[in-house]
Amino acid sequence: MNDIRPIRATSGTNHEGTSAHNRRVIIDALRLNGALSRADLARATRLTKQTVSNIMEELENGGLVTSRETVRRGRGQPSTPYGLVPEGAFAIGLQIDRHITRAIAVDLVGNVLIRKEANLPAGGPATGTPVVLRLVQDVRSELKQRVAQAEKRLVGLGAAMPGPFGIDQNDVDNPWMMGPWQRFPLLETLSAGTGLNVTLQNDAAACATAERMVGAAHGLDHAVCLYVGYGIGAGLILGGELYSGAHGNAGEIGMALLTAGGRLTQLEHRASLASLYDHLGVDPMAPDIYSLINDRAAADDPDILAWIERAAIDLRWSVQLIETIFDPQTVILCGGAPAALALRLIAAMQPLLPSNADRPDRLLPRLQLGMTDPWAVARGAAAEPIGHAFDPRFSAILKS
Amino acid sequence: MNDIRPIRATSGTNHEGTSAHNRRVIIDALRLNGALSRADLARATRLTKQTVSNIMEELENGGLVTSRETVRRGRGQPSTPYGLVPEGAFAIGLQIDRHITRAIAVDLVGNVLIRKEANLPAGGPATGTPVVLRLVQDVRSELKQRVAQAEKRLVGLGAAMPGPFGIDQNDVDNPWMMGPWQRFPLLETLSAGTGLNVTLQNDAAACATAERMVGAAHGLDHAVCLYVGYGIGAGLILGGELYSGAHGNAGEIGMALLTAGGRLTQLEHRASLASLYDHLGVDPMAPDIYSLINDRAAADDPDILAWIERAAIDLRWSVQLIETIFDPQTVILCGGAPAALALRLIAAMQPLLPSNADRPDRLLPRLQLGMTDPWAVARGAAAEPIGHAFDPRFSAILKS
DNA sequence: CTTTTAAGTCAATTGTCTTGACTAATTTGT
DNA sequence: ACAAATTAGTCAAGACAATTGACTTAAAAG
Repeated sequence: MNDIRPIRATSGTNHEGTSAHNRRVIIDALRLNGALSRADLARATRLTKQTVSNIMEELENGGLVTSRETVRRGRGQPSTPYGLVPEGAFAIGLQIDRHITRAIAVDLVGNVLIRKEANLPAGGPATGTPVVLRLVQDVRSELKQRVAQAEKRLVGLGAAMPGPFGIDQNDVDNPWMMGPWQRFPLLETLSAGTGLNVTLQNDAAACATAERMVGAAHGLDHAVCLYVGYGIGAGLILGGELYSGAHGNAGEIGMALLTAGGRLTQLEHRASLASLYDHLGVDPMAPDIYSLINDRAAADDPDILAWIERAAIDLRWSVQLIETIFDPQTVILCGGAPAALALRLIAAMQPLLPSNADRPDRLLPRLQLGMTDPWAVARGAAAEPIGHAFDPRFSAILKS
Repeated sequence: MNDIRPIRATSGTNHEGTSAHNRRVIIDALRLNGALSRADLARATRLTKQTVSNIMEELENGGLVTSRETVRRGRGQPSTPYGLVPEGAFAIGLQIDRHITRAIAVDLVGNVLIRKEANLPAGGPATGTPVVLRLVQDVRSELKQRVAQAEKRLVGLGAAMPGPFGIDQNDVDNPWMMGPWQRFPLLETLSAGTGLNVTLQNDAAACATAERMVGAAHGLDHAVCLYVGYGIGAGLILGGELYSGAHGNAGEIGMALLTAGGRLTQLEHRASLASLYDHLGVDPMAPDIYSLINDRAAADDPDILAWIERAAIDLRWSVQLIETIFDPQTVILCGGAPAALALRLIAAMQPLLPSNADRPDRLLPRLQLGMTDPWAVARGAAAEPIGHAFDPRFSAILKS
């Protein structure tokens, strides 16, 4: 008898894989470039005019694209651009944070149609899941009511929450963590409770997805989003795809150790909204905390400025680290930090530390401001199922 | 007139892309699993028996695989395994380091057939390239002489040298850098000088490629190789592929900053062979430096132990950082450090710092010893062209 | 008003994988 | 000993999706 070792191999592909890939490539090109003619698409994708024509006809019949007005571009027959139909697909995005949960509905091009939020009661998933499920259901009903076709074209539910996942933390009392939620089989629960395709990622990754779809990372293949929220994390866009690591915990930079005051500390303890709340002595549960911080930052409150000064030191270090390790095209500061605060943080971080990112051929700034929107995470979470349905990526080519 | 903006799009694919992908998938499966029967391959790749049979026939005619002895595995017709023919492809690997250059010839399964090295004269590329080209030519001639078919089946030349690339460094006197070489158009020069397909990567990346092909990262999709050589770097295997960043400088962890003795220093200045040579006051140019260090380490020389104690602190931090940021399946310590030294380093690094890698479901050790072979970088460099020719990856599917 | 250029279609062809029926070789069970 | 079951592998026809080359349409340039 021989050993029955498992055989490791990549999946092969076939006509369907080819076809699916080409369809995604076209949709992706339209999303990235706006409306394009068939001839443009043929050139850009290196497919033949005929192939593109066939695919476009199918997509048009399927209601995913429509023709726009013809444009004359010099000699030759005028071209007919085709653009994505926003109502071609919908997705629901869900953010679960420490004290609050938010759900939104978006369409194929990333428009936010519905936003709803609810406070999360203490007690973790046991008391929280009903709230979350009800919120999702509310968004879904309203979407159905608003757009007749929406339910049929709902491609999934994207959920985001702070990581890390799957780690045994004995942190019951650690306010920096969301242990009970992280240990809870959220994906399965949401999937069973809604019947939708559910994806789960951490909040920094979701934010990066949002930046890539409609923000500062649009069209970039190598970008890192430094997410400053209640915690701090990095959303990684590497080689054109979101990178999550072996267990979904890549980018948890908040747990990186730096020396401060002579001892090793987690970055998260120095540069995060949690540390700011702590510094200010305000209650993170306060309902209007976002605008409160924004106003105080806008008024250059000295307590806030002091925190910014200190946090900027560590964030400057983080940016240098990210540039050194990932070699991205740009670093984007984004997340749940209010705009006034984020702007001041970026200003205080200048000048950045020298790094490999100081290239003579730079096109983009080393550090940019991204979305500073409490809804950014939910938007990114919603983008995931749509991206998954339409992004051309390696895994999409393989045989099902 | 309309604007002529460039259109961004992924390339589409066609029948040839499909076919090329399936061929690569099969070769990759054989490389990963050893000899497999057609039926095994069909199951593993999810292709049909017929498709696999057709491809195998072609590969056999092309001299890339041969049948082995039939094996009986219980009921049914015995299966005929097919294995890769080592002589199916060859590649040359080239390492350019501070004081030395090494070239090797490898075959399809990674056997090293020829090794040659030469001292690099001072003076950078101007005096160095002739030496390098002659070395490559020597290896190539000997390979041709040794294996008749080799020249026809030579898939390329993989070169590796310390990074970073494309950075303007005013470091003429900085012994940690190889500025002149890094600014030199090495790829073009080698390509013109040999007529081969040339790839260039940094030494840590090459080492990671070697580990993936024939070492501790074999079969892993998420692994980081901590390369301790004259400098220190990280070779990143992310999502099954080597990750190089936007400009080929990803993983240059040696430039990460840490606080030591109250001020920020580059990791490279504390944990690298350069720092060891400095600590010991030995000349890095000494021809037998490798065995010298190995012997002193093996004899537990107190000076070396002192350096190990100090370097282990920073390396422990690096491993925690890598685990936090990349979430890999394992971290591999590899590179030009002699075995006796590497083993003691790993021992001194225990216990590792707590991190997200402390998972209840771990299968692999957090930190492993990889290749400690002065030839590892050249091996990895040589693996690149072969991998490029036969690895199934996204880019390989797209239309040429 | 003819020529050139470009967009886009039509119909036939090609390349590659799939399907279903088949042969071959072995073990298991009676 | 022999039939049934099981697995490896082949054959030939078919299906699918992209390609090819000739064609139509529509505009600008000379």
